[in-house]
Amino acid sequence: MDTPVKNQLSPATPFSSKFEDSPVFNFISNLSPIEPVKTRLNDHTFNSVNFSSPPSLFASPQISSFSETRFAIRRHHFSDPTKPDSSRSENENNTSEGVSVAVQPSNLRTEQLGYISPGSSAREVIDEPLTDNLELAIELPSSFKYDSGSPSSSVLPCDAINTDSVSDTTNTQAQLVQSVTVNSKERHILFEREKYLRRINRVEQNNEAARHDWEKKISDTDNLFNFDSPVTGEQPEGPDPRTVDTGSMSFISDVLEDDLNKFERPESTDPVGSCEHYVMGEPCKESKGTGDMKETDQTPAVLSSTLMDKLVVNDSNDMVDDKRRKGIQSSCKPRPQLHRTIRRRCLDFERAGSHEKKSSCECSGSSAVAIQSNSKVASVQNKFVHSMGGSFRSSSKLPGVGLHLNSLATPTEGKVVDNESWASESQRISKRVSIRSCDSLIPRETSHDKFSPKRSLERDLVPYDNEGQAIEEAHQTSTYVDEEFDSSSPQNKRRKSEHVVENLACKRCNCKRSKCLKLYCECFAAGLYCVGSCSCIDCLNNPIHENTVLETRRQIESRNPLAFAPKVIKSTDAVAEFGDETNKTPASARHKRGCNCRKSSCLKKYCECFQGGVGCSVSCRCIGCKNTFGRKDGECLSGAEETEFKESKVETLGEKNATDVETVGEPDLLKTPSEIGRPPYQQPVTLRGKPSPSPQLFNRQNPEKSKVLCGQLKFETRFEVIPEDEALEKMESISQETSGLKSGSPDSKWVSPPHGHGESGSSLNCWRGGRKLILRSIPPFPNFNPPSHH
DNA sequence: GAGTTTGAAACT
DNA sequence: CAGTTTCAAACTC
Repeated sequence: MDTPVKNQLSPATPFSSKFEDSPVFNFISNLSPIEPVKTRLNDHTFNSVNFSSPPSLFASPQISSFSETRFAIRRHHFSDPTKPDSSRSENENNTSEGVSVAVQPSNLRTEQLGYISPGSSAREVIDEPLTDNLELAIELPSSFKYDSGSPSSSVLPCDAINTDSVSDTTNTQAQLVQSVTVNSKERHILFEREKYLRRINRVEQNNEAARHDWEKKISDTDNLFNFDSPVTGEQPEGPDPRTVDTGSMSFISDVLEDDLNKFERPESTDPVGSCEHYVMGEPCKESKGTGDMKETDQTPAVLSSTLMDKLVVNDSNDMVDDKRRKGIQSSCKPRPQLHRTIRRRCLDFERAGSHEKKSSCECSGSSAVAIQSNSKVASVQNKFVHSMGGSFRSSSKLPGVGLHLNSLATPTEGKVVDNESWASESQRISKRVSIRSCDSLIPRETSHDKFSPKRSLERDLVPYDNEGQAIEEAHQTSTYVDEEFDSSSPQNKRRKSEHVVENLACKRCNCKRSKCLKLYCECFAAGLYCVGSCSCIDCLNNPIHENTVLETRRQIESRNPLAFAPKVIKSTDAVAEFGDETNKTPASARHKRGCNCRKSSCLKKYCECFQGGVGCSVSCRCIGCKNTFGRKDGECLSGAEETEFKESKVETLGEKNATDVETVGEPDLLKTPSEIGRPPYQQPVTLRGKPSPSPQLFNRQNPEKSKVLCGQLKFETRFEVIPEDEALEKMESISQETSGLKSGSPDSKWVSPPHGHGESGSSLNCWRGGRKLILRSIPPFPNFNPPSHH
């Protein structure tokens, strides 16, 4: 799984063969930067690769941060191949962004090739096409054989060719025109040139400054590749790749520096400024020692930025936000190199942002946040990694299992994150990802295992039944944001997913006294690092204080293993195991612990159930519940309240459903607990806002509430929701891990029924049984599929 | 933007 | 476990 292409492609594969068919020559002949984009269609090779790995939701903590970091980097590279998709899609969709489009592909390629590709970036547009072609190198390790084991080397030759002699290119063109057989000669020529470049590069190695700097990076990179990276095979095939790479890198770095010097002078203007939001957290990481990742990431950014400078006119430069510098940034002292790096990143980000969508992202924030995900979350990881490298690039994409990213969502913008939308949609995610996305979530792969944001994320990831659902949900989540778009078109779906990502990325806190190390802090609670956009004070929830964060998380989880678990649990089961009505009770989604509202009537976002877009349940201890997503059973309403509740439902549902609501939905609601027998969960609303396909399985009011939810999902944010079975699994594992803490743990609120009265014997037993039993007592909620509507 | 309200989280 | 305090988001003006 981890070694997708490596094994598939024989190192012995003739270099020539690769390029024979490759569009490289075509590219050279055409010298058109745009052309490569077309060829890019082949880039999907990695898309099919399944990166998912067993999710140890509550696995033991302490995975080495370094390894994760590297892993992240690896992912970054690895995921890159998918970028072409997005870029391509962007091209398809966003013709207006022509220039940026041209540039982006190169970036993507660069990333794919790994870090080396910076050289390509230095080369400007012309190189990109080559890079694209070389992109095949990823798929074709053989190419690296000639590259001396370094992707960069592959890039270099291209540069050399383009740079050194245009005439050669012309000749190549002619040859291509003549016949295919000539290709071998050309390849040979290329190879020779490549060698030549290497020599030059080695000479360049004498440049200590550049060399030293890049060497570190390279060494890190090498380590990364060696470390379990699928890409590994691609690289080291060649002799002493490192040496060569180093030289290449130094050479490239020099070139880049020159270019940057030329173009970055006006840094005070846009590029830099715009970058800042993205860069925010990065410096910190470096200072902190997570430099591996940072530096590695930066490379692509560098390339992209360089290209940006040259080719792209920055259009989104007004994003400078001082707040972003807050916290992490403040502590970081940008070194020249670093600064440059940052700038590059910014540029890269800007590029992504600008051409992806000039989102006027309010997100003042920047970056650095971190969620860490594990293997299972591979796709997410990739995305995150990408974001690290330069923002949430829509480019990042991994096919795959749709996952549900719970904790990432912002309360205000949609709690539910559809990972699948990320995975499948992310491929299509386009430029619309606003800079805002960088605000927050950027998954850092650094490590914290169990307590790490990564884990949180991982935990929160839940597979979706199908992409369509995911998309739909994603759409629902972001509908209010995205209403301008027509949901029908693919492009729009893409945009939807973008919004989802956006939403995910936008957690911000405003903590003043908790130092963002308590669950009060939304960022922390979501397993994220605070970012520059946060308004927190004395924030310790950042990579710099990683240890503190981890320790705190550990403590919190020791008290409450589910503290960082999704707050809303969704049931994916379509059929109830048991025949009793209790089990039939719809519980498509519910708050894991229930709310305790007293004054808000569960009609405001103070109520976590309401905020999460789910109805209240037996778990809730709320008073006067009027949750329009579904009141908890047994909630007695006064006449006025009843009327009010009906009205609210009617309003939500609209006129067409009003009648049904009153006639069908109300009866149970009006019953007292004793009358109803207090079904465990009554949450009638499905996450997807779809009515139950089979009325029998549901409470009478369910369908209506589902409709209500449908209506409200567009406007209300939801908590992360995960399939019930998934949640059950998690909880079971937790329970096992933390056996003995049941009574005393904060979970007790969740575990034990808040209301002792009216519990049925079966449910009571369930409650006594602990989490596992409790969950079982929750009747699985039918899986709402679109067809049900039809 | 400041102040208030609210309920979760944390503490005792 | 219950009561209280702390806290920050949500809300109101």
